[in-house]
Amino acid sequence: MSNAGEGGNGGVQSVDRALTILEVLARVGEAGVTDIAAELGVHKSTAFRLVTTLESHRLVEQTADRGKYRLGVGVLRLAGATTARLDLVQEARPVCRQLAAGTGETVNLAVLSESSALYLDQVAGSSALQPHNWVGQHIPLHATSNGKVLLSGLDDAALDEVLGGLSRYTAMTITRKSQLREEIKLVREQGYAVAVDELEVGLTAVAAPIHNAHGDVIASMSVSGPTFRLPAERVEEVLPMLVEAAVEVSHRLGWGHR
Amino acid sequence: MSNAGEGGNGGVQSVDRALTILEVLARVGEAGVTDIAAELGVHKSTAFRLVTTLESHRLVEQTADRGKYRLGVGVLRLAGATTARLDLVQEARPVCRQLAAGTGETVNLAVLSESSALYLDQVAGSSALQPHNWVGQHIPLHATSNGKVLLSGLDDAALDEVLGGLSRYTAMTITRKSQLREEIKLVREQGYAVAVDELEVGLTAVAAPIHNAHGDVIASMSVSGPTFRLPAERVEEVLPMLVEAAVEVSHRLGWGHR
DNA sequence: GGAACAAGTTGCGGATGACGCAACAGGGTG
DNA sequence: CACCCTGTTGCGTCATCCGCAACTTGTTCC
Repeated sequence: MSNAGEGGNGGVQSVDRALTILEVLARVGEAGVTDIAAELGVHKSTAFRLVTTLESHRLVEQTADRGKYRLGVGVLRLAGATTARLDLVQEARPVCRQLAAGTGETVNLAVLSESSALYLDQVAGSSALQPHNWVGQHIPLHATSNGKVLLSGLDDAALDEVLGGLSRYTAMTITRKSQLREEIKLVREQGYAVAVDELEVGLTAVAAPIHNAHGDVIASMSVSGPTFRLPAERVEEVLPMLVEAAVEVSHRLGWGHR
Repeated sequence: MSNAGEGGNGGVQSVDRALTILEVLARVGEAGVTDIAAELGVHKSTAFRLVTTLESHRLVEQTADRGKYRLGVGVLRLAGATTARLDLVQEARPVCRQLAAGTGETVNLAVLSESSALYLDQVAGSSALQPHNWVGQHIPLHATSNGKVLLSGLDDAALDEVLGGLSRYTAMTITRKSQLREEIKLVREQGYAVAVDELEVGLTAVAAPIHNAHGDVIASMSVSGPTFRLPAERVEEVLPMLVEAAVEVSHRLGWGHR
């Protein structure tokens, strides 16, 4: 036993610790051996050896000799291989690109991951206003169009499990569970979701579901931009293009082929 | 004995093995426990436990219950955190974007990694012809403009170490070491590199170095496109824009601020 | 239909390999 | 110069991980 106890880790202790180091670095950006050791609750030397092993695979690198550690390029190599293999990203990319060109706005692709939305890919619109790159970021589910679409793919039991406290971000954020359930029901019926100023004032986004061969909602595709460029009438124009694009990707993934 | 021997691994055996699994999966895309065990030269159960630990951190996922394993979304999460922290990508992105808009061709950002060029970022040009996404890929150093620029930042000793056999890709590929040294010398003098049909017939690229605060060449920025769109006279037009962009990024990274 | 096979998964005991300790090596700062 | 803070390394012990072998489950082939 011994290691079987603590919250949700796997089998091999040292590997688990090493991977936790990666997560810590992802969270804090940079950390020294001592900080890491404290975070893991192990001895400095232990942390050092783990970090060294990670370093030999280029997953972390030290900023200077005897310096702190941060995530390394090896992570990017792996990520390149991951997206190359994830048929979702593979199939969706050309469609996203075309949609971005057609609308002039930014297109994002997101999946459900650990009670939040994980952005897998992003294609910038033609506009000069370049938004933050969200790829790899966790985003709240209840305050984004992508999040609402992803939630709409869950059944009620799963919904309960995923929804914790609904944080307020703006005056428009939906914070009552009952209201959110209504909204999700609406999303299911319409086949798309809209979020205006709910995560950030001045940010508007619309999203539509992507289905796999079994019909499950496996991802969400969104078009987003500043609210002044996406007023209600513009949203009306964008929606059909978005929904069509999402359907196209779903088809490529085998949806509707019986 | 045992672990100290084999090529270039770090200290902690089980972690080293686990990370090797990630690399194997990056290479082959999908693999079962048995395949992985064979690749590492360990017992099935060992491989299984390592994979399970990786899975608990979402770095790998199984395609189906009792199915094969592949890289998971956790890798993308880490990658998101990595690029967010790598000030190179951060600083270079807007410049790349502007350069892509100005030239209409694809802009890439590459660094040296383990005897090859690693592409960190890519901004597509306006043209419909969308090239392959190279992000996260390894590219030979001697047959690309980016590679030549990166080589130009090394001293002779490091050059010797990095250069193995010079594979031929096309009739234009430089395969003699002496010729490559001449070329690299030229790149140093000119401050940029050109590669026409050297990696692939019909592919032209030009690249310029990005320096850090110490003046080292830490990355390379390139403009590339089909040779028919980038004949010699067009390359002449593009070059100043490229060099200026590379200098701009270098400045942002502290180069030339004393 | 069931037998043989091959995949992933799990319990167990033994020895190997990872851990904590403590000492070392540099760099700042007072 | 002494102190304190880093990251780094040798060593002995004991916990941990590994290999074995048995189990489970799904597929193939009579």
